[in-house]
Amino acid sequence: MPPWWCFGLTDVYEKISELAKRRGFFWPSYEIYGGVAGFYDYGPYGVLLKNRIVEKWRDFFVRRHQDYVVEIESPIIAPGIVFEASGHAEHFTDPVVSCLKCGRKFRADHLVEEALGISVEGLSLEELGRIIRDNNVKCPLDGGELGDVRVFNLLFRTQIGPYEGDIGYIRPELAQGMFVAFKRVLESMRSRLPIGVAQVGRVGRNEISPRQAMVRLREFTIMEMEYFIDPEDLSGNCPFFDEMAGKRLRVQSYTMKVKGEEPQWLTLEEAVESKVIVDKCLGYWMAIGQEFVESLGVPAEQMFFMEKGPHERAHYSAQTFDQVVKVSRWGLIEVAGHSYRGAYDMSRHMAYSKADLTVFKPYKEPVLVKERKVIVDKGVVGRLFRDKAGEVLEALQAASPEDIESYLASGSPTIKVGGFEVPRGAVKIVEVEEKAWGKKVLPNVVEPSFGVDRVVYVTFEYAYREREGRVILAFPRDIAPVQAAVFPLVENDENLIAEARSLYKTLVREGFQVIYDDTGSIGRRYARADEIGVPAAFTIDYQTLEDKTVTMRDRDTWRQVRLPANNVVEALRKFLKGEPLDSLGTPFK
RNA sequence: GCGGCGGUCGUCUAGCCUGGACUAGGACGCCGGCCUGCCAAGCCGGAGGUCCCGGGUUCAAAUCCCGGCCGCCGCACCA
Repeated sequence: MPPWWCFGLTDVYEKISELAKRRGFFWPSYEIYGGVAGFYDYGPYGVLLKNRIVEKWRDFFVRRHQDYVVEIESPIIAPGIVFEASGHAEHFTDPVVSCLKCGRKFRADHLVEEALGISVEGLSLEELGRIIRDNNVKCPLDGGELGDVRVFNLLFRTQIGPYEGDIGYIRPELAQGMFVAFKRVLESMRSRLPIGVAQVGRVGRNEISPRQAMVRLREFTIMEMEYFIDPEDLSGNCPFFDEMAGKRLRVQSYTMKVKGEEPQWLTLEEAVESKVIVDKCLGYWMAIGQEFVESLGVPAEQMFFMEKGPHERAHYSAQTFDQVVKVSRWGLIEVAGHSYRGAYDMSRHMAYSKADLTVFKPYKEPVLVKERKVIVDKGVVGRLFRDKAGEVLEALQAASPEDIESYLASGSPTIKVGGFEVPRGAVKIVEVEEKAWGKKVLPNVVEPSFGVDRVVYVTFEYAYREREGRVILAFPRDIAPVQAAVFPLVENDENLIAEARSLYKTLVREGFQVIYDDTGSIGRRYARADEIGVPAAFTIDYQTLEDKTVTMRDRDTWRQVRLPANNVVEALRKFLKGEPLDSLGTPFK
């Protein structure tokens, strides 16, 4: 007979959502008001799990690379200009029309351009709508009537302060926070490249129709790093590359995808050498990304890196890989995006903010640079042009030394520049020799970006086990939301209870997350603990009262050892780091 | 946003087609008590339900009709 919780549940996904709700991991938000699609709550154990996963990500991406990678935190709301600079405002306001017959949505501008062969750049929604009506543009698939042209915007919009003109947006990604703060971070970290700037935080995307539970949300958490590198020193940018060079990755390039080929196993080194991955750093962080997800209990064979094609990539990206994991319900889901963003964002923010976001790169030896300079006799220009003198000087500075030199060479009495005629005697060209100590470069950016909620979901699904009609969440020990359970063998013996409470308190004081439970039979309590994935259970029995030893049970094997109560703290610490149960005590039963 | 299917204690469900005896039943879980010397044992007692929401039809609606919300699947969308 199947266990009770199997009745009516058709697949793993349903069992998982039922378990997640029942035991307090996660569930849809605002349930008592009927729910709102695209929002999820984390419950007590869900928060613990999520926090441990985030902490592990920090360990892999930040702590282990602390001489190069730092973490910051920036606001969720940004003024409009930030997303104008980033290109998001533009890309998020596509004009869209729906077919009234089949309901399919189309980019209104693309449709008109295709159907009528005219450019519609810069036209308003009303104008686009009129063109569609006047020219009788129909649905390209079934010829159906088209509705009104509407703006389609995935940015959550709000206003900052009381004035309607001050538009703010909820960030749809974390990256802009790092770009905008780059100058400060760089300065506080001694102005050297490479530097990684990481962040964990909430973002919002106003999805059209979110579905797939926690896999597609309107508000979610991202763990992301922008790794800023010197565009001219590609080999020196990844000082830790060699440590991972032999790491085997499963990669499917876009050409392979188009041909329908399976992803192939490559070492990191091979992938970079063969240019399947265009950049060393991009590849390095992909390898770290794979190790990270493996450490959450997802086998390497169940994931791969899928390159996105030119038209599938975001507007900022030169190469992007989706790190995808196989799940029961939806096939492959993207847990991370690994993008080579080049200097796109940095140059945009430089243009919009007028701030200098370049990094000064010192040479090993100063270099002698010969340069031709335009020298202007400002006294002559000033007397001649009076109040226009400023404009004239500006125009002369803007002109290239070569242009001016050609005027001088032509023998012309004046130099025409910016609508002015400057006498040749006021200008001369000199060649100067200067020592250059370095140069300014605009950093390129490599970005590994993880969706926390998807990672949590994947971790949860891969931890799900059934054994003898019972459910076990076999989380890797170091991310288990609750680390240990303490039980008295029976629930009606005060001596056992006192001993158990005392051990429980010791573990809590030592910083562990522990549950104490003295209701029901011991078997029922083990089962309850297994169901929330507690890796170790300590039981106080009658022998404890005689010799101060306790039993320690392993969630995954259900085997037990006996060890002195004094050693429990140390044993638990070792166990959570991965030491086998047998090394921690003597076999029991 | 379009189409299909669905929504009943914490969870999984029975009931819906064929409206009335449904004061919405069960199982598991939960709480209290008894029992229990290691894997969801047993006994006794208890709490727990806006039958997704709103409107309509009817003497009478969990049940029929309409609209909405939410979920799943397919299409579209996912910079």
